[in-house]
Amino acid sequence: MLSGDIPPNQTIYIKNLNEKIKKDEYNVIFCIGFNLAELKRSLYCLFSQYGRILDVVALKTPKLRGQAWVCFSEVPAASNAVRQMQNFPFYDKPMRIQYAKTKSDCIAKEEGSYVPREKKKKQEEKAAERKRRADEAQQSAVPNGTHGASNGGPTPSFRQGPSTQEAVPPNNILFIENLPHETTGRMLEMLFEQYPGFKEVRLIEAKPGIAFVDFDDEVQSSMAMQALNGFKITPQNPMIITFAKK
DNA sequence: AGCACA
Repeated sequence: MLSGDIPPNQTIYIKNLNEKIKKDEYNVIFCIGFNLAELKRSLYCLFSQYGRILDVVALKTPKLRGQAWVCFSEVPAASNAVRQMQNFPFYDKPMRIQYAKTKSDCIAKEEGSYVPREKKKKQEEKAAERKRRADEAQQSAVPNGTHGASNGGPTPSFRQGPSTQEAVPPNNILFIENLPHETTGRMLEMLFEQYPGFKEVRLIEAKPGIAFVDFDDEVQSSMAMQALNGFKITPQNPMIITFAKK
């Protein structure tokens, strides 16, 4: 499977994130590289379509930059995110997504099993782990190359049991909900046309409160989604933006 | 490539 042999986890581990973004290449909302908070916000927006997010962790230390953890309240949400967003071009670099190797503190806290760690202990654990792995590697000379012949391609879509929500893969078309019924096409145009790749807004006459917005491609649509998700046309109407179903 | 929780 794509995530190697790491067992499912509520938290996904993302690497290959773009570490250097020139600020003026993107809308101000998307400035990362210098602003960790913005990176976290973008990841939060991008992944919240898969489920409730408890925390997003990203650090800028030399060892940890370019990586992030997104903690979901449910494992199936994480599974969908790992599958659907695998290699998604985020700031021009394909995200590499796996399950996190360990339980996030925020999850442990929710479960009540959180114990504050000591720095020393952590180092020891790491050393021990490394040694264990080295031993394993020596003992089990892997039989032959063809093990799990999966790379890149879409995984055979096994449905994830009682997943609370459908996983919607990226799409150049956005689906907008929770609009005030007074919303006009022009209003939505003014909001969305500021983002590159914008094509058109389609209001559904028969169903007030929803709309579709077309972009040239899914990268551009996702940028607009990140920026405008939750945007309030009225205080009671935070826009809910998801990728349209194909 | 790199698995943390300031």
